[in-house]
Amino acid sequence: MSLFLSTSINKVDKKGRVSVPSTFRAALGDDVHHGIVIFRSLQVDALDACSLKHLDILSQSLEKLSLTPEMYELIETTIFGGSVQCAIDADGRIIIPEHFMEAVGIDDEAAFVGRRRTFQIWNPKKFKAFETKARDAVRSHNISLSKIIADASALNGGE
Amino acid sequence: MSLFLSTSINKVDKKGRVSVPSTFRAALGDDVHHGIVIFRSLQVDALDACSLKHLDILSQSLEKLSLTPEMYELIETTIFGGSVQCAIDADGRIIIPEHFMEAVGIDDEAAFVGRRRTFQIWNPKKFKAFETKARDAVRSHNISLSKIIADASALNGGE
DNA sequence: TGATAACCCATAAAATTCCATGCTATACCA
DNA sequence: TGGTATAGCATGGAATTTTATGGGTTATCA
Repeated sequence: MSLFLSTSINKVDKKGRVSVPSTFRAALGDDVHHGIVIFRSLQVDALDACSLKHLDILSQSLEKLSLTPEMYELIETTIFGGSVQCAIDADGRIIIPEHFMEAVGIDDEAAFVGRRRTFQIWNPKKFKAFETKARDAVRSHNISLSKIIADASALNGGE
Repeated sequence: MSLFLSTSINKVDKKGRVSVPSTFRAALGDDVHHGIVIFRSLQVDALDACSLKHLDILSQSLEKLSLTPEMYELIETTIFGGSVQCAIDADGRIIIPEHFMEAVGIDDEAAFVGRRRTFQIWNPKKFKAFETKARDAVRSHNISLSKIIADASALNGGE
């Protein structure tokens, strides 16, 4: 079971190269050879990324939603039209296209944030601010993790 | 199934290594090979930990809760972005990332506290204080374990 | 031909593996 | 029963490997 977990901050060198965290590369498995797909997040000021295979799964599940043709068109253009496939070199690095870097304000450092099947790439400072806010919001909604876990256990017959 | 029970305090060496109590490793069963997942508790000043499999169950149950997309987004970031997968080495040890140690104030000793399907990792002194306070709170509410057990039995038709 | 991307190599830091030691609880035996 | 071997565990340190990151060199393609 390989998921993208945890957050790590890596440097972007003069040539625009960044190391993809080794744990993420491991999670990709054989898919590393096909590189990763990057597109702008629709929700937050960051980039979304996943394996090529996962993008395929995403598009399939999109088809199952009953979206209006206009909405579908919109998503197609935004996500698939705006996505780029990035090769991962022998040293585990990618080059994020210039316009993406600018769009989300990444310069000399990039934060890789795991989100299970996908991950995000942030400007570390922006992410930190977002994380702090997110943490407070989750806490203030009194969503207790242990409660969720208890529910999870119940769903699985208490096993 | 095997649960995480009881508390034990182990030393953190110079390299940041700590032994996971053998009883906890036993409770993990085959899941030891995937290591454990650690994240900051949303409630207390400690770390939460569970098996990778349990995190998967957790994420499934998250999907089933009727959360707003925004809240879902926040939780995903907080939990999955804020968690790390820690490998358990051949000697039964893990390395807790530096920033986690700092965040909850663990230095040379760590208390492993069983919480059935998950466990927590505390600074031993902080845990002791917390435990004392919790105990007092429970007592002041006049809650007794035997009463809880009696109530539970009644719910199950005296079985 | 000039910029960009792909490839190759070097290095320091960090993580992982391997081995040694002392301690404790348990099993075994006279 | 008392003493001794044994196995498992926590812990320390050394050796080895992996990773991130920098730099140079060669293809590639407008």
